[in-house]
Amino acid sequence: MSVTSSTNLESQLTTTWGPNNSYPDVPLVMSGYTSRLWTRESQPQFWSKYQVWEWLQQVMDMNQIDASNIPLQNFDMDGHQLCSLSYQDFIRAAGSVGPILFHSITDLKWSGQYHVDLGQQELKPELDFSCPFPDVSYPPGEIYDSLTHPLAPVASPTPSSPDIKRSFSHQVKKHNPRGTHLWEFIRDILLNPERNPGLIKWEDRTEGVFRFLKSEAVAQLWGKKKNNSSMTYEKLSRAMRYYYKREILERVDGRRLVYKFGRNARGWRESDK
DNA sequence: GTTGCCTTTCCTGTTT
DNA sequence: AAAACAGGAAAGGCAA
Repeated sequence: MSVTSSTNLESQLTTTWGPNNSYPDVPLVMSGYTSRLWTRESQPQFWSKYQVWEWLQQVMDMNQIDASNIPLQNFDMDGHQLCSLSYQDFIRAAGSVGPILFHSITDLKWSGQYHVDLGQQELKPELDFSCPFPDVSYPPGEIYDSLTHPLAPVASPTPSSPDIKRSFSHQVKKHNPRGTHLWEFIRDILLNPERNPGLIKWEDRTEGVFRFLKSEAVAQLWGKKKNNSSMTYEKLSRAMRYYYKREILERVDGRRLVYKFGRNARGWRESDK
């Protein structure tokens, strides 16, 4: 496997995305929604702390629970530790959200195993989608690719049920129709400062104000995610401006490259309180 | 095949 | 002067 192209951006990213992203053989190759190829680590038992964190964000997001409702620090652990928690442990760690989390992780453990069998050989994108939690297992260096993916999509309040799991190859991926939305992509870069090589930074964390530091670099990453090599900040920003109307973003007047999350943007708030 | 959502692309004009 | 910002308009891609 090799890096398909070697733009400045890519070399920058592969080197600056953080010391713990040593996936030299996993360049930023991803084609649109088929980027969720990383099933080899689809089993939560093997998740890193970061992946655990990501899973948390998604479950909260999916269930429309404000992340500040639970002490995320209680989940400062890797997948192995997470999987060893009992139902009661989840209750202790997350209160009323505990059961939801427990349920989710139970499903994932289950389907992770299942998936391994499926995926012995080379996994094709189609197969990846069969993973109920496809994006969770991407390599750490690719946070911008998948932070927000579709957690197991559900219409019901409690997303992960054994039923869903069993028929995951069909249902589960349906929800987040087109994968991560732009604002989620932006949010997820912001939420991962350790892996965000100076692309975007918070201006006011509690108010949700942030600023693009490398607008074109972000645009390129977005384009990469969408398999669109001609993405530019100009075009990306047009999409951002459409968010004003939907109140996913609020205008910040007079400050270039500065945006603010609006009432309809979820999952960006600081979790601890 | 149609529809709706979410961009993407292009463009003209304005502001910083 | 260059880079951003503002939006309108239309097209594209995708899933339901």
